[in-house]
Amino acid sequence: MTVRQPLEPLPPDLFEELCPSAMVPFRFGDKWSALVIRCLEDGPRRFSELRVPLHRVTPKMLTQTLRGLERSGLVSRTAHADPALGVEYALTPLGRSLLEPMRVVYGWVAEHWEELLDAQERYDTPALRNPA
Amino acid sequence: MTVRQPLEPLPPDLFEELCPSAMVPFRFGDKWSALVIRCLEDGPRRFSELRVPLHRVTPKMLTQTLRGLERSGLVSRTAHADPALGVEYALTPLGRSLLEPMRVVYGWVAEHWEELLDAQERYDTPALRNPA
DNA sequence: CAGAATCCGTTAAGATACTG
DNA sequence: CAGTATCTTAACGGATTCTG
Repeated sequence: MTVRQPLEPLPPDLFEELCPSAMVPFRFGDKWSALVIRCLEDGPRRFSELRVPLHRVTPKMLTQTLRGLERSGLVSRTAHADPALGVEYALTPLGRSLLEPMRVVYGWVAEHWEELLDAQERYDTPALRNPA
Repeated sequence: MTVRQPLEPLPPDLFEELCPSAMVPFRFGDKWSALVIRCLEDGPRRFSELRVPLHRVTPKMLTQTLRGLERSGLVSRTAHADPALGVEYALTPLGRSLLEPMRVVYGWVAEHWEELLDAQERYDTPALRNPA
C-alpha cells in the first residue's frame, strides 16, 4: 500500500518557489484587469469605448486598472498628436501572450461554473447537507 | 487599409457574457486559494501540514481559505473517527480538474515574470521612461 | 473625451490570544 | 491538533464632483 510521505513532498520553501505564481492574484485578482484584457483582444480601444462593455465600471476604476496593466507592460497607452483621435489602449506583445492561458482558464470556468454554484448552494443550505 | 470597427466588436452585454469569468477573481483572486490547491496536488494534507509550506499564513486565513474551497466543491474535508488521525483536506475531482488550467497560467508566469518586473521598474523609474 | 480628486463603505488580511 | 474569537489595519471598489 502507498504510504503518504510525512512532509517531504512539500519543501519548506514552497512559498518562495511559488512566489511568481503569487503574482497572479497580485495582477489579475482584481475585478477588472482580466476583463479589460479580453476587451482589447480585437485591437486598440479608446477609454470611453472600454466603458461600454464594462458598463458598470467607474472612470476611476478603469483608469486604475489601465494604469496597472500599463505598469506591468501588458497594455500600451498612446495619446495621439491630434486630440480628436483620443487616447488608445492596446495589448502589448506580452499582454497578447496572456490571451491563450486566459482562454484555458475561462474554458474551465465555462465548463464547470454550474458545478461551482451547485456546490455553494449545497454548502449554504443546511437541509441539503444532512439529507434525511 | 483595415478600418477598425467603431463599437460593434464589443457587444454591450459583454459583461454579462463574461460573467462566469468574473468568478475567477471571485474564487482565485484571494491570496491563498491557488497556493493551497497546489499544496494538495500530491494528496490529502492535514491542517498543520498545510501551514508548513505556507508559513506566512495565519490559522485564521488558512481556515477561511479552506472553507471557501470546500464551499466551492474544490476541496473536501474529512474528520476521522479516530481524532489522532486528525482532519484531512483533499482535492475533489472538480478541484483536481483545475490543476491543468492552473499549470498553464503558472507556466506563463514562470516564463514572463522577469518581463513583468522589468516593466514595473521602468514604469516606476521616471529616469528610465525618458531616456536622454 | 479622458481623466483627476475626494470621500466613503465594504472586504481582505494579519496579529494576537484562547479553546475542545 | 485544529481550529475560534476579537481587534486593527490596509486595500478594494464605488459614487460624486470637477477639469483641461
